[in-house]
This record gives sequence, C-alpha cells and structure tokens, in this order.
Amino acid sequence: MKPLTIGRLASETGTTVETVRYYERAGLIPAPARTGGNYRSYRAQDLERLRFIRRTRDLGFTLDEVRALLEMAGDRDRDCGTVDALASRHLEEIDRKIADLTVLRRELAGVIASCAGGTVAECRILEAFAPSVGQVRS
Amino acid sequence: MKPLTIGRLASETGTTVETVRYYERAGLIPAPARTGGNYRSYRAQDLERLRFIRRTRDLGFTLDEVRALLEMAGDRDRDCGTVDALASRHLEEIDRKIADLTVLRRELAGVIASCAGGTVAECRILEAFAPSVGQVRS
DNA sequence: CCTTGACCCTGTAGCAGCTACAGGGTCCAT
DNA sequence: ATGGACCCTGTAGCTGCTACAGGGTCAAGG
Repeated sequence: MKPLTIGRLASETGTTVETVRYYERAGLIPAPARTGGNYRSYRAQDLERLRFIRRTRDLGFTLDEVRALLEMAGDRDRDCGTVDALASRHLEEIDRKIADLTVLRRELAGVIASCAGGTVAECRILEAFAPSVGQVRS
Repeated sequence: MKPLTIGRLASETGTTVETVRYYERAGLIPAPARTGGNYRSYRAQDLERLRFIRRTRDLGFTLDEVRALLEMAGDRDRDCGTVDALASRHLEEIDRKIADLTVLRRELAGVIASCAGGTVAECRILEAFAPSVGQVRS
C-alpha cells in the first residue's frame, strides 16, 4: 500500500492541496507522517476521513459540525441519537434558508415584473428600492 | 433641518454605526461633512441613499451589485434595461440557490430517515457520510 | 464649574472557509 | 545535469460586517 502525497489525496477527494492543508491547520485531519523530503504522507484512513469531511461539507454542515460528527463517528458505542439530532437541526436550518430565499425571490420577482422599460427616471425597479420618493443622490 | 449624527442615521435605517462607517470605507456612501468636534454630519439624501442600500442588501444583492445599482440610479436618462438585467441575473442566482438547497435538503432528509437509532456503530447516518465501508479513523 | 454618561472618533483584528500568492525545496525522468 | 511537476512554509486576501481598545466630545444635572 503506497502512501499518498497531498496532491493525490486532494484529487481523489475532489479538493485542492491548499484545502487539505487548511483542514489540517483547522484540526479536522491529523498531521500526517512526513517523508525524508518533508512531504506529507497519507494513508487509507486519511482518505476515508477526508471523504467524510467532503461529503458532510457538501451537505452544508459547518466545519464545527463536521468536527462534532467526526468525533461522534469515532465513538462506536455512543448512542446515535446525538448524530440524528445534529443532522435534524441542520435540516431545519436548510429549511429556514429555503423559506427565506423563497420570500426574497417572490419579492424580487414582483419588483422586476413592475418594470415597463424606459429611462432610469421612470424605472419602477429603482423606485421599489428607494423607500421614499425622489432620486438617490450623491 | 437638523443634521443627523451617525447614530441617528444608523437607527433610522436599521443598521449600526459600525456598518455605516464600513459603507463609507467601502465607497457606498460619500464621506459626509464634519462638525467642529469631528463628528460625521449627514443630510436627508444620505438617509435616502442608506435606505436604498439596506433595501437592496436585504434583497440579497452583493455590495458590488449595490454599487452598480446606485450608479445607475444616479443617471436619470439612462435606459433602465441595465437595471432590469442586473436584477434578473440576481433573480436567477437566487433560483439556483433555492434549487441547490432543495436538492441538498432532499438528500439530507433521506439520510436522516434511514436512522433507526442504536449505537454509532450501526448508525445509518454516519454510514451515509462515509462513502466506503469502515470506521472513520483518527 | 465640574462631573457623568452617552455618544462619537480612528485603527486594528476577528469571523468562515477557503484561495492565492511568494519564495523556496524535492523528486523523477530524460 | 536539467527541467518541470510536485511539495514546503508563511502570509495576505476575499465578503460583509462586528468587536474591540483607547481615546475625544457634548449636554444635562448637581
């Protein structure tokens, strides 16, 4: 089993070298062994761990949450309710974001629909942005 | 018409003093006149301008986009098509975000639904996060 | 007149989560 | 031996604020 360079590790997990080093600094992956030439040398479990991180990051978990999930994953006998709770909280967060964006989308679409062309002076869009009447000056 | 202090300007527009100063540094609002005691002194049009900024920020435009909108708003004879275009591009962006979050939401909800409790060792959630089989180690 | 407290000033550093250098060293194939 | 692809550390930048520290100003109350 040949050890992985940081470049291979990165490309196998769809990240970049810089990001891997950043994760190391951020304490998400342990500092790996070094070769004679001071190159980082990774093993299969590092690949696993990084994939786990990528997957959870892609699902929108923050680095703090990822750290927590990693810790939970390491403790095989723990009740998985905490994992469920963290994931569920995150799901609610996503729902909130979707709801917020949906409101915003409707509002913006309304503003845009009111535009009938013409010059800026007659523009309904800018009018909708300026809460009271009159030009936005200087 | 009494001039506004930065504190009043901020509270009237639902921002903070720090944010107003930040907008000045960022070139969104012009540097105002100063009083004898070196206090910033704002006028009615600054209030307008700041409200415009807040409104567009609340609609999710970036500071760069807000800067562009402000510039457009200042040129009364310009065709408002550019405004429409910018707003429409932003709407598409929001739609993309909603779509992305919706995909992600479905995926995460699926992962969570698979959890039947038990210990971490049996946890389907963590299993779903770990792309291949086996513990996420050290 | 003096003090107190609310406000204001500048400048700098911090947050998340990377990304992008600069200025070097290493490794491998030709 | 040389070239190019890779690796190293360290630092600064991005967005859009927010949070100090360490001062100055102003108006009201005693």
